[in-house]
Amino acid sequence: MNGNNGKAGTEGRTGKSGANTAESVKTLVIHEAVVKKVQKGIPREEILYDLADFFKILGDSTRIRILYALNISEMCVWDLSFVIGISRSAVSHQLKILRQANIVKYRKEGKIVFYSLSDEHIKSFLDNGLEHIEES
Amino acid sequence: MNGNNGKAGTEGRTGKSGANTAESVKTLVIHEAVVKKVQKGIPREEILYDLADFFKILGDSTRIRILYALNISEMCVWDLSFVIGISRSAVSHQLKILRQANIVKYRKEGKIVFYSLSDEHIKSFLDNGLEHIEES
DNA sequence: TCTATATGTGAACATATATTCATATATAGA
DNA sequence: TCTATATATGAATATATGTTCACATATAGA
Repeated sequence: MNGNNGKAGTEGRTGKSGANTAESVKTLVIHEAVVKKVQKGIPREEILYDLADFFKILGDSTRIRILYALNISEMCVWDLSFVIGISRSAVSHQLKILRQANIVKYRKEGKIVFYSLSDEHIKSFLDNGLEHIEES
Repeated sequence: MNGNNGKAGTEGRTGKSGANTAESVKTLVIHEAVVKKVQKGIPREEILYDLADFFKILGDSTRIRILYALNISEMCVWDLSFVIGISRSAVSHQLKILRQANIVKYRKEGKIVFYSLSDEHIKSFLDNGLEHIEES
């Protein structure tokens, strides 16, 4: 779940370069003003990777189904497996990923482990995503 | 970008089954009340797959960087390539995916194609995600 | 029409990853 | 301690997918 971090080198630019007045900028292939503005305003690399990793975890239908199930009620692995229709082993593997990302938490009651969403922030985020999809 | 939709069969359940009174439910491995509540409240399968697909598209660092760049200003392919530090070809491939998902739109001005986020909804969603990550 | 430039895309390759299978661990009760 | 049950996990496999490379397409201007 960390396949995002392969930095890539820049391609050589064949466009004109050199000193540019505010006027001439508009004629360049690279629009310097825009580029500078974006470079200044875009979130830090680390943040962007964290964002991608977070979304990537949500970008799997098994995990999504687990999360929207847990958004309704805490559940044990067995119940999750039953509701989602996938093996308990597969559920367990995905829960591990969700655990490591601090998206779900769990409590033990004897042999049974109950999973739930880790906080209200995740809940509202899931609700937000659902709204977004339902509106399109 | 549609690798989510492999339905999986349910695993055989070895737990006890059959009629259960409200009392006996609590003693089963499968907690029927919870299962029924979740089955009733969980979003439809189609919605869940759409959600997973949407998040999966956001779950790539190249596409995330493109989107958070476009969240600041519309940009042409060349500029995007320069800002993000990845080949124009790779940018173009990713833009195609974002286009097909209606996450970005574009306008042509001569040879140059300017891309931008498709609507305010996407913008607010990206802002939301950023907040979420920055708070953790 | 011919050239230069900006972008788009198919195929190949390398990597990432979700599931299955077998097995391990943990807990409760006899 | 021994058994049954619930969950966890390592390895293997099949599939998915991001980038590169080569080339195609589109537009402007000579």
